[in-house]
Amino acid sequence: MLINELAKRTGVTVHTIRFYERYGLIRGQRNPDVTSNNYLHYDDECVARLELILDAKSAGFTLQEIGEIIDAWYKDTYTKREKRQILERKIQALDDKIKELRQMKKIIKDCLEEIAS
Amino acid sequence: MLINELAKRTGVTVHTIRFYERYGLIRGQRNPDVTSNNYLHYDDECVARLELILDAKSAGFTLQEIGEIIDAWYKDTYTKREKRQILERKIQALDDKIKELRQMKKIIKDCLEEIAS
DNA sequence: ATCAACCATAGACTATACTCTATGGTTGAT
DNA sequence: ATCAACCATAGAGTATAGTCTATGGTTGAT
Repeated sequence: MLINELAKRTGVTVHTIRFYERYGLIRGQRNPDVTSNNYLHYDDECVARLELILDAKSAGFTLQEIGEIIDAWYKDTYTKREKRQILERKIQALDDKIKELRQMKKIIKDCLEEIAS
Repeated sequence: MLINELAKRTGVTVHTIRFYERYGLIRGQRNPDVTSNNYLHYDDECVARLELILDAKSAGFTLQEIGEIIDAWYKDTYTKREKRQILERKIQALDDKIKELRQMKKIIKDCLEEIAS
């Protein structure tokens, strides 16, 4: 598919997809048989990557961190051991963040109780 | 206390405190009896506000959102009802975020399982 | 052939949240 | 009196993550 279809499928704008591509999070392929244009083609893996990026961003990861997750996911130069280590660290980061969110929730709840009294 | 002590007590730099003050999140007071300088003085409420800002930032709130929380907390022009409403919305936002974090955790866990197999 | 709708690159612009520099005045210990 | 260590404002600079504009080429339906 071309970039416009990828954008429509994922809800990410064409501009932002290009930005992610420059950043190294996804990569389109040129068809070497076609010389009349230099259009980039995207496959289902690109869709999956963009969906992962969206989820990871919602979870508060930076693009840098998302890049690390994507590398652990797709990059074959990592050993299984290395991949596991990277991803387990990300899970730890998520657990820490959940803890912080719960703490903040408690702070606000305490304030609510103070208001009620 | 002066800004330097506030910085030391909270771990927030003098520069960042001034930035937050310009942003409207905290406010120092000038002593009208002293005319030789224009030093700003900060009290314990400022310490509490900065600690709240740190916690809220860790939870992923923007400064804009933190301003809303602080207003609900300290601003007396809001009714109890209004304060409650604002803070309950923030708790809802935290719950939503926790859900997103758990979802991301599941995604990474699934990936880890795939690697293991 | 033409024209809307697409494709590409390059680079300028924006918002958020700092972070730092420049400049100049004040305080307090020696 | 002097000098390090503070205080203030103003404004420039940085990093992250987009977002938009300019420019020019391609495709496909009419």
